[in-house]
Amino acid sequence: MNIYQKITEELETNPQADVFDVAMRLGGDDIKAFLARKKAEKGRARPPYEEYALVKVKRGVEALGLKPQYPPEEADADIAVPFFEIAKARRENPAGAAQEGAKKLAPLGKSVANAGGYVNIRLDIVRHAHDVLRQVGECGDAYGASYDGAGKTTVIEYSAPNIAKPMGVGHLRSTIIGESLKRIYEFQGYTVVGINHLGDFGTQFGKLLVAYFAWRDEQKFKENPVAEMLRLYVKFHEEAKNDEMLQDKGREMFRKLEQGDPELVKIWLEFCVISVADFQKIYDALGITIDLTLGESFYETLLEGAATKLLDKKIAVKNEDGSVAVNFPDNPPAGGLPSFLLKKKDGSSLYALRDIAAAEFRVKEFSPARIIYVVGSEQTLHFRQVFAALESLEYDRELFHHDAFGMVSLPEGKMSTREGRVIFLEDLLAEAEVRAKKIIAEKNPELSAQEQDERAQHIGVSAVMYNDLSQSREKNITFTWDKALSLDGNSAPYLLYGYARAKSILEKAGEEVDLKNIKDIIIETEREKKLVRLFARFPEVAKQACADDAPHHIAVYLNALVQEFGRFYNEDPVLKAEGAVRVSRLALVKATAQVIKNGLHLLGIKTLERI
RNA sequence: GCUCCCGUAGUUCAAUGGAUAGAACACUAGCCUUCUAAGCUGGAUAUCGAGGUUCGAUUCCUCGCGGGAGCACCA
Repeated sequence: MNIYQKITEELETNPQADVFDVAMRLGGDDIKAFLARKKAEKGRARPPYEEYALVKVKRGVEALGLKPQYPPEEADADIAVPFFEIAKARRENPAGAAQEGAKKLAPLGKSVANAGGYVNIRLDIVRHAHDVLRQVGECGDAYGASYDGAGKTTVIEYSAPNIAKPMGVGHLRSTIIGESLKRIYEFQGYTVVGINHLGDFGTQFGKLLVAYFAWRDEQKFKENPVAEMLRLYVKFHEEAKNDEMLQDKGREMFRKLEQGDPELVKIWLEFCVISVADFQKIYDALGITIDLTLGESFYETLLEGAATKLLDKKIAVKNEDGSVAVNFPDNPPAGGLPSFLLKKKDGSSLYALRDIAAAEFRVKEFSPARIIYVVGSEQTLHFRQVFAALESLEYDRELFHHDAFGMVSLPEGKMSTREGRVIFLEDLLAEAEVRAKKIIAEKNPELSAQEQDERAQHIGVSAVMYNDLSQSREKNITFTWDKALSLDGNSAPYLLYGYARAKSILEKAGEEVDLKNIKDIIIETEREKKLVRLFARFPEVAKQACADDAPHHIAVYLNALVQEFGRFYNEDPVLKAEGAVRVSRLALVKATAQVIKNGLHLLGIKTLERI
């Protein structure tokens, strides 16, 4: 049962209660239950980051006051150390400095060669393979994870679709980037609170209510409420073009809703119940589990206090017309920011005030080390203003991060629900499934129709998610079907295929390899060596993805890993090999599967045993 | 007008200030009696322009040019 249903139920048994008090109490119960659940969760066994094989070597380099980096493939080495800066300071040539540095670095690797101003450290590949495979075996699903964030909490606000509108592909970005970030932070040991900041409040609901009373079709509303709400939303904005009074009516309607008018509250809650159930279908399809659904309306009871505090501290001022604004000084840090409104002249709230109250609430409730807002880049100014206001309230500015992402537009222009120029997520996922199914029917005709459908659904959804997560956040995306639904090349199916291929080999091997305990490892070929090096880098990639809030680091890494694995299984036969070579190769296959699984998990994508 | 983001092969994307700027798509020539051909191998093409900082710039700074977004009672 979602929170709006619970509120509705409570109001039915107790009509005198204030809806926002009820919401705060029930939401608070959800938070308590969530925190209790978190506390009871057992942490998976994972090594401290410092104990990963490759990290140890890097730390050894750093201990000498040097900066390790990765060498290019041609160098055939594990760690590179540049000596240009040192050479400059000492006024010697880089090659000479490197020559000298190589002596100091020698104990770290089996061989230390230098190339110009670099020293390349090459580890004993067999020992290295032993270490890495053992760690993959010991840690399993936690390989690559760390305890770096232990004891720290990160709040991530994401998804945040708007009630009464179908979810569009714009919200898809927030949803899957947010979900991935949540997993990436958890992987580093953080306690993560994922919040769905539903767009369930504000003037738009006044407008929708006006449209609802004026033009609703009771029959259609019963049959397909989501479609009918959308029609009313569009209708309102069409009518408003010719009727200026309509906007004012909408504002007035919202003012009454915010004051808790029981009749309006009842209808509004119905909208929320319907929409949330609709969103849930998409979350289920995407495999997304947001911890808490706390919409904008949840913070209503806190707005007066927040506004009063801002006024008392002279951060905000009340204008002559009754509206309340925050003005920034000309000098830094907030210097030059345009002022913004907290309240309209009729006294009703605006979203900036709700965001400020929400931030204060989250700080108080979760004591986070960081609050991340996964919201489109068009709201950058809004967040700069909100964060600046919070800083004036003496919150640490470093607490707040807006992880902006680029807009999704269509070839014919910006998406607009009002103009009917929009791709709905439901349609996107349906089309993805159709396209995946077509390929499955070709490749796996032996599967039953049901199995084909299940796989198509999973592959389609994964492809859509991966397409988004594999590029950096900030760039705008022009939506085209072919691009969004790419099923080959650098795509989810490619990675899923690699995983399934690995599992298939393991299954046919007929023997279990224990990664923790392989006596005799043989690493001879180029591909084998590269796989070991790739496994070793995964923990750092995961850490970097967290440091940069950048899921695409994981995607880029996985693509490279699966490419290398593809070369490997084409060139180096596993099952036909014998003795120690066979065991070693099986171990590499097993480790590959594990690392792909762990990486895909961070992207929110589940592996398939077969594809 | 002001502010922010983005400009990399024909296209879509990568590249903690480091070594010959990497992938994928498309195009093209090969590889299935050998572990799943949604695969593998080979082949051409790119840093918007001008300065600056640096041993070294796709990356940092300045100025242009081009594209996108935002700038008070929507969110």
